[in-house]
Amino acid sequence: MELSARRRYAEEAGVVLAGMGMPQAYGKLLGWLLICDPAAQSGAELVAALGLAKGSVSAGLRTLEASGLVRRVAMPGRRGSFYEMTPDAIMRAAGSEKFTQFRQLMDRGLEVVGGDHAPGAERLRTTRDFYAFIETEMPKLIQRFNDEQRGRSDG
Amino acid sequence: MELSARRRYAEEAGVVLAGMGMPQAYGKLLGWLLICDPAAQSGAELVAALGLAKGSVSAGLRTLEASGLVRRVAMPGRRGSFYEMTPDAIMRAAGSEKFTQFRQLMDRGLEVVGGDHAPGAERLRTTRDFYAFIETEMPKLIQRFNDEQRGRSDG
DNA sequence: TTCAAAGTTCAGAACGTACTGAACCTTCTA
DNA sequence: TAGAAGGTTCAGTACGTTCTGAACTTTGAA
Repeated sequence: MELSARRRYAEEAGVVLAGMGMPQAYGKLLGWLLICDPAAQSGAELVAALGLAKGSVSAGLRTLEASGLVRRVAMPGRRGSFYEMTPDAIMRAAGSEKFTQFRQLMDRGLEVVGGDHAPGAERLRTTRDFYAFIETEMPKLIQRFNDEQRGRSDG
Repeated sequence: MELSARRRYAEEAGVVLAGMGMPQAYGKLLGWLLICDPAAQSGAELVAALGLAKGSVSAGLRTLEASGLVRRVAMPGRRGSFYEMTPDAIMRAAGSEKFTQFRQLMDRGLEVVGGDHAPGAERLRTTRDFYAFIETEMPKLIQRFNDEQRGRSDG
């Protein structure tokens, strides 16, 4: 079986994303949706393109949709839903959820040791401060990126 | 068996970190090293504190050391190595490796579709540009954090 | 209202990987 | 230089998770 370059790319994306803790099948879906033509694909098309079971595609799309990376779109005159990457998919992926989770873990740790000023709390405090910093700065960074993009296309 | 609050915290960190794709045992080690007293612990102490096998602790410390999150320190008058969190552990954890990996994946995708200006390349291009942006901005952000910290302790 | 296509659910198989524990090597002290 | 503590390696097990595939429900066109 000969795989097209695009299909091979989807496989590659699956491997990379799997290495980051995401199920490989979801990585393949994402990779394919990044590169496929047309941009919006039906479930059946995804099944055919990626050689995955219907169940896997269904579960994968649900998850990706829930996390805001993929959205459903309707195609007039055609049955069922179509799926495409959301325009802001990447920014969600870089989103600050993990930073928040870390910051909360550090806050919990500070409770355990007895507050910000307890002996030995420096490690936790610096870490907490850092993640809190990133947590607030990342959205600004994303804003700045959007502004620069807009400026580029307008000017 | 009654677990101390600190020990329970290490378990909690294990769960959280495992949820992000890191082996639970390594998360426990990190959690413990964030909160333990004294800050530097011997391998045997870690085995005892966390109820892990020697082999797991050895492998975990190697990995954490390799990624710069933990470092070995010598304790005068005591055998073997001791391990503690590096002061800049968190910044390494927030490091741009994943952003770089993503950016490279997008560059590969652009090759597949035929370059930045090929039809349908917008998705890949925007994504690539975004990660490239974060890739360069994150180090600056870390720098700014460090400056603010320094200013706080100096002033 | 009927029928086919689309989509969901779920049990089990298949797979990979973390963790253990025992054997082994290394290093340091006495 | 002997012996003990520290540290590493590795094969096997145990565990969890992904993925499949079949049965089922839902949707929408004619």
